Amino acid sequence: MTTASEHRAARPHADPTRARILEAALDLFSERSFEGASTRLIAERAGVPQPLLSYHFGSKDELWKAAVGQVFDELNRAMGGRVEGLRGVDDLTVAKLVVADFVRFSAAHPELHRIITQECKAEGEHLQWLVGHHIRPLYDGAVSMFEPLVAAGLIRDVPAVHLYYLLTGAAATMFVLAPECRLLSGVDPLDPAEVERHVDAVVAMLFAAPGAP
Amino acid sequence: MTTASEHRAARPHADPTRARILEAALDLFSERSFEGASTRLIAERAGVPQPLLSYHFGSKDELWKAAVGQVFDELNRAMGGRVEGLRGVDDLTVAKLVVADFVRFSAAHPELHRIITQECKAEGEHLQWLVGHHIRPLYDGAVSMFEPLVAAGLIRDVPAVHLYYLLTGAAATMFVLAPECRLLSGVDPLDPAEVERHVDAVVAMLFAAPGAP
DNA sequence: GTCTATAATTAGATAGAC
DNA sequence: GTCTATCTAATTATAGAC
Repeated sequence: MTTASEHRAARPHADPTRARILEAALDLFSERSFEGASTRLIAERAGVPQPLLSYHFGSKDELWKAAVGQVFDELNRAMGGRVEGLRGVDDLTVAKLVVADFVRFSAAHPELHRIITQECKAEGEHLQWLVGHHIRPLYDGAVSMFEPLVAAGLIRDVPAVHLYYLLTGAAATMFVLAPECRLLSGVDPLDPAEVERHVDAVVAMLFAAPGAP
Repeated sequence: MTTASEHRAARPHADPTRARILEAALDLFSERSFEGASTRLIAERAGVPQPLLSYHFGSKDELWKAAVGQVFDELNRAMGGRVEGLRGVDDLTVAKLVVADFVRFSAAHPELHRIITQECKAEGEHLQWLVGHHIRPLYDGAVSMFEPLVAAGLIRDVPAVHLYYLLTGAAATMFVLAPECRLLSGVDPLDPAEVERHVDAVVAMLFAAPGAP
């Protein structure tokens, strides 16, 4: 996705109208789910007439894929950049920094996990498409990050699948449910200080040495 | 809710037709979200004509509240029963057993967290109603379970809000996203052996001693 | 590329027979 | 209590002027 020198459709930001529609679509799809976000509402928030969405994206489904693709592209850019800058560093330190960045990304872009939890809890085309196009490589990357650490006895002996869902759940839930969190506790989880507290908590829990009780 | 000797509306299981509708409604609301689950589809799955939902519950919104109330009632029954049977046991052991039971409940009833993540990620009437009627007491209970343990230095010094979302996210995400998990890893998270692996992982991570790296 | 007007479908809710 | 038939409103998508 978005490999720089492709044809126009893959570079949405070239057209400011397309970009405004995509931003509005991502906001509404993530907050209200696919069915809950009407194309009329998306068009209204983007400040364009509703038929313009069909013109630019063909259908509501294609608009959804384009909007979703955008967040995953951002995630890949953020995480890819981090790993690049860490050649030669030991595996455990790399993993801790990657996890910390993932928590920060989840706070900055809760739409990512909001969309995943909407579309991956039931079988269907959206699940197939998300896993095939975006989630699979992320999962494989996470597994190949965790497995050497477990093999070396550096973290607890927990199967990689469980570590993956422990990490994604623990990292993202507080930010996904930010409105609930504010109502329940008065704490705004998106406050930078709270984000860093959550980073510390997730890293400490995930990377406790095997010996701990 | 459902305090035994109330009038009929509070005891849905008395009427088998009502119960079948509620079961179908909970399944579909949790899988497809409020807007995504049409009353026609719910009626079809329950094997009744669509106008019967209006007759029994008045509106789609009231049906949603009745269906959601049912899962929370089950959770309260399950967790309440556990705490009752543990009088005199030390706080840390009680907390570990409660958390373990919560993970098991999340596996048996992923609908609970599916509905919470759908309705609590944006402000609105459903969020207000869920927090006011069902989530608030659970949150308060969790906080008053964690705070003495932190004060006594038995678990890491992490604010209770963060512990709450660490717990709920880590406990439930694998089961909420069970279809994704099967597709990604081939592992069925609802397999009893996998559930127990997840119980062990969550308890170990949450209750690591403060000294651990 | 952008807009107005509208077609075709589907939603939740109601009327009234049984 | 249960069902058939139907109303009104809202949905996505399209036609065609500018």
